[in-house]
Amino acid sequence: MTFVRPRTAQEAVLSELRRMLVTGELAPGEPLRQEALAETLGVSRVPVREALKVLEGEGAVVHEPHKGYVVAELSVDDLVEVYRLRELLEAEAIRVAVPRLAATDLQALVAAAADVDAAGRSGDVTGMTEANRRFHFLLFDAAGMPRLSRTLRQLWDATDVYRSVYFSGVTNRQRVKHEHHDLLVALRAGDTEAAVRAQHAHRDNSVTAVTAALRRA
Amino acid sequence: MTFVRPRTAQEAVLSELRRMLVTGELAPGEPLRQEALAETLGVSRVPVREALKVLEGEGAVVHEPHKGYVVAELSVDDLVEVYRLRELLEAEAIRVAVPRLAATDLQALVAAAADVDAAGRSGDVTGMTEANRRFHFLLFDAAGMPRLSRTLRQLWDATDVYRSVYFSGVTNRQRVKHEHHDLLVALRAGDTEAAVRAQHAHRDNSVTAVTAALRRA
DNA sequence: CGTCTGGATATTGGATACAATCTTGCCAGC
DNA sequence: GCTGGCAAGATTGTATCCAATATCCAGACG
Repeated sequence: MTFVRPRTAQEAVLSELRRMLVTGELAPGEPLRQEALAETLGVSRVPVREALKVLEGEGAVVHEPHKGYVVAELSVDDLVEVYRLRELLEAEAIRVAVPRLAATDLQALVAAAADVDAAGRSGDVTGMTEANRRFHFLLFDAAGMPRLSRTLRQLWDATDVYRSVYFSGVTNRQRVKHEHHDLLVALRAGDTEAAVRAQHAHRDNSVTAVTAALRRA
Repeated sequence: MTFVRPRTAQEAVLSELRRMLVTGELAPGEPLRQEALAETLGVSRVPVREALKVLEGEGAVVHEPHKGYVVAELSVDDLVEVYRLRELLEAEAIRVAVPRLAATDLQALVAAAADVDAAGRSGDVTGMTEANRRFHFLLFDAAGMPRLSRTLRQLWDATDVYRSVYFSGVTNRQRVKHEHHDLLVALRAGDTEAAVRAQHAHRDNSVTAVTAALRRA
């Protein structure tokens, strides 16, 4: 049982706010009233504020003194920028990670990819984004570069809101499955550059789909 | 006069804490007692805690629930990693920025480089690190990629503590002057790749010196 | 003699109360 | 009718107070 209740209220608030952001329960541009959030979550304003400070640091919300916090709005330019930075940093992570991949890492990757599929088949969008993230960061973390992982997490966080949109489409789900498979094949073969290319293609399809969704909105 | 008093106490606390971290007044590994900081700065613990949350997000301090905040300790591995990420991201920033540089940008860059020299001659280490940072980010910001600038700032923040060490050496100060000059020449000529190379050499010398200092400590 | 348990103390986490700032809408003056 | 300012309400920012948790040390027990 790895079922640890958060040791502090701020941690609980933080993960709940993250969930609400990812699911769109809190929509971009929406002002965040501290008192209301506190009451909803059954805590006082203090832990809410500290959680919001963390989210501000991640760029998920923006803060104006004496005016309050607002859910960040991502422009198309922002999105393109985030994906360009991901391109640079993920290539580095994969190049370092692939030669270091152990058999257990590969097993974990295969399992995570299977989880993505399973969640996809049952239409569980949240579970799918979670498993997808786990899959990719298993690979990135294998590079053994904590600062890089951390930076990549920030970039992923910034676009998490739109990732769920992506996964809700059936054709996208099919494509993701194949792309993960391609990546796994490259990893198993120890072919670093093929892995980099696979990740690039995967990300490219994602940015195209999400950009389209964003323009419609 | 761009001398704006912070609109909130947390902002004041944050910048003061940053200063204390950069100057080494708060040394790596040192525990940060909230009550003591609050009293020193003449505020209550609440704004101190929110400022610490921001610094935690930047990796400047680490936090353990119910144990408190501690000034982050940077290992040699960390340092190497930070510089590798800077290499990737700064190259991107420069490649995008150089073709977009306006005459006014160049003027500002020249002025900032002069500020670095001036501070160096008067032995003002703090002023030198400040001007140096201004110089480099004038260039990076010119890329018009806010997310990239933001990420680079985080990476610079992480090693700020050690940058002062670097600037306190006379030979390093001389070298920095020449390297800034080289970079400016490349920028004026609009030679993007030369600028990337100059920045690379500049950063390389810095990491070597700081790593040496870190190993001694 | 070492280890574990229980309680005293210090420090952090959270709740409540108060102050400062912003927003909204109304009214006077032009 | 429009503009500017003023007052009331709402919301955030800060201080203070209380609760929860960790640390440390003394003493009991094996």
